[in-house]
Amino acid sequence: MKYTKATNYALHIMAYFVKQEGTDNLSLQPLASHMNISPTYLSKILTQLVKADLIQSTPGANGGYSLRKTKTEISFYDVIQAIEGSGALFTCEMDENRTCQIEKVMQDAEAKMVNHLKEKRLVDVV
Amino acid sequence: MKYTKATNYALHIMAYFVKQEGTDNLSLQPLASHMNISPTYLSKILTQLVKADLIQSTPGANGGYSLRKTKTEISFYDVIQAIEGSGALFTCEMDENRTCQIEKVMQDAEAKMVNHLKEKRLVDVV
DNA sequence: ATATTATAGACTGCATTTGTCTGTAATTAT
DNA sequence: ATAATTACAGACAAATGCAGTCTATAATAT
Ligand code: SF4
Ligand code: SF4
Repeated sequence: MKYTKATNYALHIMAYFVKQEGTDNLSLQPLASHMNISPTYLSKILTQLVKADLIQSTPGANGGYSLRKTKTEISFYDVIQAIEGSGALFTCEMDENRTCQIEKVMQDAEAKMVNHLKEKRLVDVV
Repeated sequence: MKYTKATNYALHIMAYFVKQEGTDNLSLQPLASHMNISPTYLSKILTQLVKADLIQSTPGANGGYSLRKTKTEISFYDVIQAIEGSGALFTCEMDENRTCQIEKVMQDAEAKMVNHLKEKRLVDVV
C-alpha cells in the first residue's frame, strides 16, 4: 500500500498554485515544464483537480488554470481525496456482521490520519 | 491506495489464533477450510507471519502453527507490518531538499494512524 | 475563421497483487 | 529405516491497478 505518484504530483502542483496565487492563469505547457512531467499526463491530474473544485479551468487563448478557493481553505486531504478517492483503506466483504470490530479499529486508525491531513493546509508549507 | 487482501486475511488468521490460544498446533488444511481460502495461498501468508515472529511453525506429524508471543502482546500493527512491510506510505525522490515540508506532513499523518494500530491489540476484538 | 487552450477516451506498458503448481526439507510415527 | 505428515521455497500465470501516450473534440479569444 502506497500513495500513488499522481497524489505526489497533485500536492506539488497545488502547492505551486498556492505560491502563485493572484497571478494570471497558468496553462498546461508551462506547468508541465516546471513540474518535469509530460503535458498529457499532467492534464489528467489537473482535470481531476478541476472536478474536485480545487481549481478552475478556462479554455481558449490566455486560458489555463487557477485556484478556485482561497488558499487558506485548501487542506492536504482535499488534494489527496481528489486523486485517491474517498473509499476506506480497509474494507471487508461479508457485511452481514455489522458489529465488526476489526473493521472498526482499521477505520478509526485511518480517521486519525485523515484528521491530521484535514488540519494541515497547503499554505502551511509553501 | 488500499490495504491488500493478504492483510485482511492475516488479521483474521491472527485473531483466530488469539481466540484459540492454548490449544494444539493448528495445521494448514483445517485453517484453510476455516478461512475459506486455498491452502497454498494461505501457506504463503502464514510463512510471512512466521518470519515476523508472530507465530511459530513445526513440521512433521502433529505439526502446524501456534502463537509465538502471548496474545496480549500482539498489536494490529504487528500483523499489518508483517504483510505490508514497513516503508512509508508517502515518499518522494529528490532527497536533496531535506527540509521538505510536504513529506513531513504526510509522514506525521501516517504516524497517527500507526500509533492507533500499535495501541490496539487483537485481544481487544476477539 | 483561426489559433489557443482544456477535455475525453482509447490505448499501451509496467508493476503489484492474487493465486496455483510442483518439488524439497524437516519432523514424527511405525 | 521407511513412510507419512507437515511446512517451505520458488517458478509460474492471471488479474488488477498505475503510469503514461496518443488522438480527436469542444470551448474560448482575437
Ligand atoms: S469480522 Fe469484520 S472484518 Fe472480519 S469478516 Fe466479519 S465484517 Fe469482515
Ligand atoms: S519538497 Fe519534499 S516532497 Fe516535494 S520534491 Fe522536494 S523532497 Fe519531495
